Amino acid sequence: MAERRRQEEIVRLVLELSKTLVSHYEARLADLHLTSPQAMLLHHLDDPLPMNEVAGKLRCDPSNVTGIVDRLEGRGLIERQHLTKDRRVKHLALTAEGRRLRRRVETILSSAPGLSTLPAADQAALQDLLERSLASR
Amino acid sequence: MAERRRQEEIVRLVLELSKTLVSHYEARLADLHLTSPQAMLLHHLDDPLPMNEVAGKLRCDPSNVTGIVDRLEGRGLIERQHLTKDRRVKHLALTAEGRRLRRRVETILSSAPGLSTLPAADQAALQDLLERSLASR
DNA sequence: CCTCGATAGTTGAAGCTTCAACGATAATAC
DNA sequence: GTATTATCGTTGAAGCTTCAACTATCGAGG
Repeated sequence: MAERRRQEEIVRLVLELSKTLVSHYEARLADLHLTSPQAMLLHHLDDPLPMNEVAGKLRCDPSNVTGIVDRLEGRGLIERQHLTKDRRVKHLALTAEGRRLRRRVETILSSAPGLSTLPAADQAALQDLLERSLASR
Repeated sequence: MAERRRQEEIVRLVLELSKTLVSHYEARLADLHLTSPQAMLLHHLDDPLPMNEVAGKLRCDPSNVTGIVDRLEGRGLIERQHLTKDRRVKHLALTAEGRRLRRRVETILSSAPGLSTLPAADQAALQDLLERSLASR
């Protein structure tokens, strides 16, 4: 059936587009000496958050957050803090330096690549289709 | 401007959908003790190909192919061969065992996840929009 | 209290990814 | 023909990712 053929092609396109987008961001983030996972972590750190929840926002394994945080903390951009009674949970908070860098990260992350040549109506349609594809999962 | 807001959201959706799709495939590929990059390599190996070109199809650095090939070759699924005069280039070819496994890989890769609930017309629209997003770089 | 089960974060192993540097080979230039 | 340049695949370093196993802490039942 041709439907299956088309679905495979859509999958291929999504994976390729995703790779392209990440490459684009990484090129700009390299100026800040940040990788894209590090940037995404800073992005979600407007307010202090348990590492727990950061893993949720990043949609990755909690053990993964440990390493990313180690490197960012090593550069003095974030801090592990105990903000609650529960001594198991560690909150992540930006340092002054981290807040400064995060502002530049936000600028880069909001610089949508390529897509801008797509007419507004098409962008709306694309967003809708992507949302429904994700929802049906 | 609201356009930028929408573009950011589209980027987020593409990245998330991509993650979801890969997870789906990896769950099924685990039965074959294959990772998704290994499966993609087998997928492209219908006919013998220079490692060079495999890296191209996988859209990754050539140095990356070395490791993936090492593991697949270690399992006797593929072989490095010298098929041309040029002694620098190594071709990758499936073994009998590799051909057998590749057939099962193809089945898994063609099992499009989730998307099937999307009406045919929407799938066509999605494909078109993705192609144009990619074309505009 | 105290034990039992759940939860938060960490560690180590295996694999993927990119980059820079390298050795071997090939193609070009002189 | 030899020197320069380019190409192919590999290696090592750094970072990301997941999983399984672990420690520490918490919460509830006894």
